[in-house]
This record gives sequence, C-alpha cells and structure tokens, in this order.
Amino acid sequence: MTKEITDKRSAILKAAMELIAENGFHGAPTAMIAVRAGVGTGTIYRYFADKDVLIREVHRELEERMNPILMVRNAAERSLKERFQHFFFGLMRFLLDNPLEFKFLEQFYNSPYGVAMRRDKILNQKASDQRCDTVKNLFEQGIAEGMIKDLPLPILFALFFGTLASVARDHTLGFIELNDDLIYRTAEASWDAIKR
Amino acid sequence: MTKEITDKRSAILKAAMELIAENGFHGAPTAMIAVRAGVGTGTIYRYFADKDVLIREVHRELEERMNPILMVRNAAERSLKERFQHFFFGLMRFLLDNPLEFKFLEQFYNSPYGVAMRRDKILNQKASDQRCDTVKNLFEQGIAEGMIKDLPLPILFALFFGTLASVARDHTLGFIELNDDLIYRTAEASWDAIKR
DNA sequence: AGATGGGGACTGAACATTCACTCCGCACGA
DNA sequence: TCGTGCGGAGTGAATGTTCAGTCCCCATCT
Repeated sequence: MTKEITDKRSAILKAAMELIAENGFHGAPTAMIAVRAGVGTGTIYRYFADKDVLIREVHRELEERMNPILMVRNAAERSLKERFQHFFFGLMRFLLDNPLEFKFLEQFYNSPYGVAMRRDKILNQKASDQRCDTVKNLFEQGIAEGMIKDLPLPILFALFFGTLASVARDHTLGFIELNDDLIYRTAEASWDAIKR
Repeated sequence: MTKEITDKRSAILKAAMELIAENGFHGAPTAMIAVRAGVGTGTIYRYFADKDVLIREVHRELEERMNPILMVRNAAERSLKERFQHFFFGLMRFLLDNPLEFKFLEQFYNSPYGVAMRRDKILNQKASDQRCDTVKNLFEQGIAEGMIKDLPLPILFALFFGTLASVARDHTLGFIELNDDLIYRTAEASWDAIKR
C-alpha cells in the first residue's frame, strides 16, 4: 500500500481544496470533505483544530508548492523585461495547468481569509511570500534603474496581478481559449503598462 | 413622514447591500437585514420571493444607478484615448466615492451569481449592460482604426477592468491612498497596455 | 508460536447552532 | 367592524463540532 493512499491528512487537504474550488466555501461542508477524503467526519478534527485551520493549511501548502516552480530560472543574468515576462508566463501557465488550485486561490483571496492574510503581511512586514517578493524586487530594481514607471508598488502589482488573474479567470470560465502565443502577447501588453 | 423612511422595499435593498458589502454573503442573514432595515423578517418576503431574488435585485438597481453616471459626456468628438481615460477615471471615481457599492459588486461578481450572470450575457448576447457596451465599442473601434492592440476582447477587458478593480480594492482595503493624480497616472498606464 | 491485553487512531451518530423561510395574530385605517 | 399590511416567534433543514465506542496493531506473557 502506497503512503499516499493511507495518508489521511493529505487526503483531507486535497478533498477540501477540490470541493472549495468546485463549489466555493458554501459547497464544502465537513461531511462532504470527509466523504471525498474517504475518512470519517471526526477524523478531520484529529488533524486540524477546526475548519478555519484546515482552510488556511490548504492555502499554506499550496503556496509552498508554487514557490519553487516560480523561482526556477529567474536568474539575474537576464534583462528586467525578460525576467518579468518569464514570471508572468510561468505563473499563468501554472494557473491554467492547475485550474482547481487557481479556483481555490481565487476563493481564498476574495474571502475574509485572504484579506486578513494580506493585512497581516503588510502590517508585520512578513517576507514569507516568495512569489510577491520576486515581483517586488523586480519592480523596485526597475524603478531604481528608471526602466519602470515610478508608481506606488500596489498599483504596479495591480497592473500585473490584476490583469493576470482576470485573464486566467476568463480562461477557466471558458470565455476565452488561451494558448502560448496569446499568453505571450498578454505579458507583452502588461509590460507595456509597467515600463516607462 | 417622507416617503423614503416608509418605503420598506428600499430600506431592505439598502440594508442588504450594506451588510453584504461589509461582511460578505455569510455575514448578511435575513434576520440582520431586517433589523437594519427596521422591518420584521417576514416583511422581506412580502417584497422579494426569496433571498436570491433580493440579491439580484440589489445588483440590478445598482447597475441602473451607475449607467447614467458613466455615460455622461462620453461623446464622440473626443479622441479614443481621451474617451478611454475619461471612462477609466469616471468608473474609478464612482467606485472610490461609493465604497459600499464597490464592495458589494466585488462580492457579487466573485460569487456564483456573478458568474451565472456573465455566462448568461455572453450566451444570450444580451446587450443590456451599457457599462460593458461602452468599453466594448471603444475597443472595437480602436482595433478597427489600428490604435489598439489586436487582442481578443476578453484580454483587453482584463487589462482594463482587472487593473481597475485591483487598484480600487487596494484603496478600499487601505493598502494605498489614491488621489486624482494617481488615478490619472494609472489610467495612463492602463492605456499603454492597450494601445498599439 | 500463539494467546492476551492495552493503547490510540478512527468513526459517525448525536448535539448545538445558525439560517432561510412561514404563518398566524395584531394593529390600524376605512 | 372589516380588511390589509406587517411583525417576529417558530420550523425544519443544514452545518460545524464532539465524544463514546470500535477495531486494529503490536508488545508482552505463557
């Protein structure tokens, strides 16, 4: 018997992520999570203090999985524009290749969980989120070099993540069919918005 | 006694919008809506068949209120860029000046209600949403004239609305303090993304 | 080796709470 | 006195959480 099948904790996390992605927080009661994970409802509470903790843990592990993927080959020898586009492309590809994960993240960030997390991060200056840090460094360096518009960071983030998320959402909802060429041209347009 | 105070229907709509904006759909049970509206819980069901109808009605009336505001002085004698920026500025100002309305719209569009509505609109080719139509016409004309990048409409929308919503959200959450100058420069950046 | 006993992971029915929605009686104007 | 618009306690369904009991695994004893 492989470890994956008997690892109930992972099964619960996976079931919770899938159900929240598919049906939103409303459509993921503990009873349903337990059924899909193949465990008893009580078992959930052996691994997580309550549902809030479970949901935050799903998010935390998802972030950990994403970070290494996005760090790959974002080395310093490339130009700012190349690094920017590589990051845009990489994140977009990840979101399109993992639609459930993307839908979960959307649910999460648009809920009190996500807002509270962001507020925490800004107030406590936590530097744990490598995804944001990578882009933040890119922007700060670009501003210093005069390559990027001298706008407040949140606005640059909006020009980047706002567009990215909106396009990815349209794709997962079936309103548009993205391919590598379209993603590349979207990244180009996003760069036009940011560059000086 | 003025009509506003005794108009229970309006009071219910207003209370529902405020509570959903402040606390999300979770934090707006019918009992709470009734208390804030100064009516009995049963009275809600004298005016609306069920909660779904109530919520969709809040959205419908809100859209009706916004449309004329955004149509103002978007006349044809101006250049494409000027009209684009005027629209960006107008919508942003409305969202910042009406934070509760904006928060409600965010909740709405990021919920099954909003997705269902968009899907309906795309499938049935309904042209009822003048807000989208204005921008759509702008984009189509711009593409025809070679002023705007020849990208699929959903991507142009994302470059526009995605950025706009993201910036407005950061403002209402207190992560950034927008003023007219910053809004103008953001509109400029958004135009850079879209223009050829 | 085989039997026995104990520990603890696991289960799911039961519980408390919350919610959307109903319904019956009341107050008030005609 | 009659009728209509309204209120809010009440209803049942759904949900998060708990807890008493089950069952499997393995150390220990004969």
